[in-house]
Amino acid sequence: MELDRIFTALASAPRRRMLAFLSQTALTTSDLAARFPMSAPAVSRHLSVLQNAGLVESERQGQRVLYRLKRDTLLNALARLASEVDGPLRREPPREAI
Amino acid sequence: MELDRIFTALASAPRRRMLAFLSQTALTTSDLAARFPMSAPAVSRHLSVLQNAGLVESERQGQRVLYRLKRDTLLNALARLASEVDGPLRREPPREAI
DNA sequence: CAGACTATTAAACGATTCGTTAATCCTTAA
DNA sequence: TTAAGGATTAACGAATCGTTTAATAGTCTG
Repeated sequence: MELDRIFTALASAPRRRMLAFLSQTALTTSDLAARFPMSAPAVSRHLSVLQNAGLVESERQGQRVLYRLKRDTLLNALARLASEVDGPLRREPPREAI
Repeated sequence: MELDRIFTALASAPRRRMLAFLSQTALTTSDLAARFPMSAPAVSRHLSVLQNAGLVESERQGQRVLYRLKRDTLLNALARLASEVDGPLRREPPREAI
C-alpha cells in the first residue's frame, strides 16, 4: 500500500471522476474514453496510473479491457490518512473502516 | 471546498507529513522547517499550498507565523471522495462524518 | 492469413512543480 | 531609525506531468 502513489493518482480530477464512474460498474477503456474529452491514449495512461496505485484492476475480455474499482485500496488509504491527522482524542478507540 | 486543490495538496509526501505534525500541535514555519530536509522557503511554499487548499490556517504571532491544522476540511474531503466511490449498497443510509 | 477493432506504448511538446539562493517584507527591540 | 530575526516572494534550473499524434500490440472474424 504505497500511499504516495495513491494520493498522486488521486490528485487529478479526471482520475477521480473515472473512479466515480467505475464505482457504479466496471467499464472498458473505450467506455471511459467516450465519457471524457480526451484521446483514448490519454485515458489509457490515466487508467495505468490508477492501476499502478492499486486503485483499479483490469481484466482482458476479448479485444476489450475491463477496468474495475478496487474499493478497499481507496477506502483504506483515505482511512489511513484520516487516522494520521485525527486528533489525539479521536485516536483512542479503534474503529471500523469508513 | 475545492476538492481539486485539496487533493493536489495531498499529493505530496512532505505536505502530508506536515499535516501529521500539525495534527499534534500548531507549529511555526521555522518549527516545521527544522523537521524537514529542505529550506525554509520551500517549507513556506508547501504551507501556502496547504493553506490555499484550506487544510491549514495561519496566525501571525509577532515575528512568527503559527500554522494550525483545519481538520474539518481534510476529513470532509476524504469523506466526500469516499462517498463518491462508495458502492450503491453503502450509499443508502446517510452517515456521520468519518 | 488479412483486416478490422481495441488498447497500449512511443515520441514530442508545452505547462507545471519542486528545489535552490537571493531579495524583500514584517515585526520587534535597541 | 537602524538592525536583526522570521517569513515570504522572486527568479531560475531540473524534473515531472499531461496531452497529442503516430506507431505497435493483442484479439476476433472472414
